[in-house]
Amino acid sequence: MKGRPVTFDNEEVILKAQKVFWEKGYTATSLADLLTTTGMGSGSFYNTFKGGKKELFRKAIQQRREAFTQFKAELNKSESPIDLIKDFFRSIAAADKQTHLQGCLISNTVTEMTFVDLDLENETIAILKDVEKMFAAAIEKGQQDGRIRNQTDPVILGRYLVTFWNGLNVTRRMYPDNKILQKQIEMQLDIIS
Amino acid sequence: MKGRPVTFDNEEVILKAQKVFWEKGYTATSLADLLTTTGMGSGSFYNTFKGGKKELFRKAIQQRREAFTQFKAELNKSESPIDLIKDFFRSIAAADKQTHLQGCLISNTVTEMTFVDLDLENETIAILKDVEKMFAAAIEKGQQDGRIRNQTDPVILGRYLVTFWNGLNVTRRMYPDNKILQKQIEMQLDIIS
DNA sequence: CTATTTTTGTATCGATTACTACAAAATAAA
DNA sequence: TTTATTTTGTAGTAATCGATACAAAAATAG
Repeated sequence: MKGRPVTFDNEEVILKAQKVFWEKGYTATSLADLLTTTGMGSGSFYNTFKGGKKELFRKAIQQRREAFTQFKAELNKSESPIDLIKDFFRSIAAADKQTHLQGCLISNTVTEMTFVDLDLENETIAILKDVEKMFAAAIEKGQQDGRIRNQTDPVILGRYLVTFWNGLNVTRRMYPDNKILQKQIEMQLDIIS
Repeated sequence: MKGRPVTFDNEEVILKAQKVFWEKGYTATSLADLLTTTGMGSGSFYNTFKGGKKELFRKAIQQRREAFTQFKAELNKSESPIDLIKDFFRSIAAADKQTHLQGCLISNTVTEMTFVDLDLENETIAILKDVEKMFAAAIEKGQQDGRIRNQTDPVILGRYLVTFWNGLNVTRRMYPDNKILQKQIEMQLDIIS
């Protein structure tokens, strides 16, 4: 192929952009922010992301979604997916302050984008519903093989876990304190047992 | 007192501004948005709110806080504050779609303002902690007079309710559906019984 | 009435917003 | 080496951002 070779690694750029979006949200992140953190000039930027800021944000969201897809693949291989999910929640109590304050990129975006951008709102809501489905499936399996005594409808318990997830990402900002979070997480996971 | 009389009712202006901020958040709300919805010219605007956009936002937050303070006063008069709190949660399942999508102004602001504005972040976190305290106090009372069997530390259960509250305000956007929300709310309130 | 004080509307400020135009740079193919 | 193709960096675009300057308007006080 002809032409000057690219100097920027696309995935790396998206990852750097993702971090800024994650911290400040879509609107509060300026193009200048993105250019400085990625190291790109606006020439390369718009050559790479023809859809501009919004396209890059979508790519960042999708990249984040892949992390979730990977986790889901692990669950499918697991004997006891609900335990992996519980471990995931428990691992939050081992994160650092920065991570606590960032919360969840997807939850943040749902909250930010209602009444602002319908596309992004729907896109992120769809991801959360996917997460919810995954939770519900793991719970149903746990109920069937006797690992979970609670026989409440797995759909309800799945929604309980997404609600917990979204709420926890605010609680983490109130208390970026691993001891407090640990107690809280244990108490709420006890429901699913 | 001398001078041209004011034509704008201050509390009314703040209420109108509050609605826009509630929908779109702080950053995405432009001064033009505020001027059109309040009907003010920028002259009156900066004459009334010398701190500009941020001062008005703070006033909107404080006005919202007063609604909470009023509720807290009712709780203090009540024989069974925990039942009032449960009623409050249950009443969410009777709200309209617009209300569901708006979520909670305070939770929204915590999420939006981390890494953007430390003042506003701290201010709104303080409010949530106040709400949490109120929950915990009501739970403790309920445990003492036998209305609540669950003897888990009221501090933990109070945090459980704020976490629920914050999570529910995302779930409402995923499912602005009163039947779904009702089931979810009942299930989560059952913990406190 | 006149003088004083405050609010209001308008016109506008510099700064920042997201985004483009375009030529120089850097490669591969002919 | 020449030509074609693509990326890169820089300069600059119009539009919008939040915020001001200021005079006309509208009241009260004397």
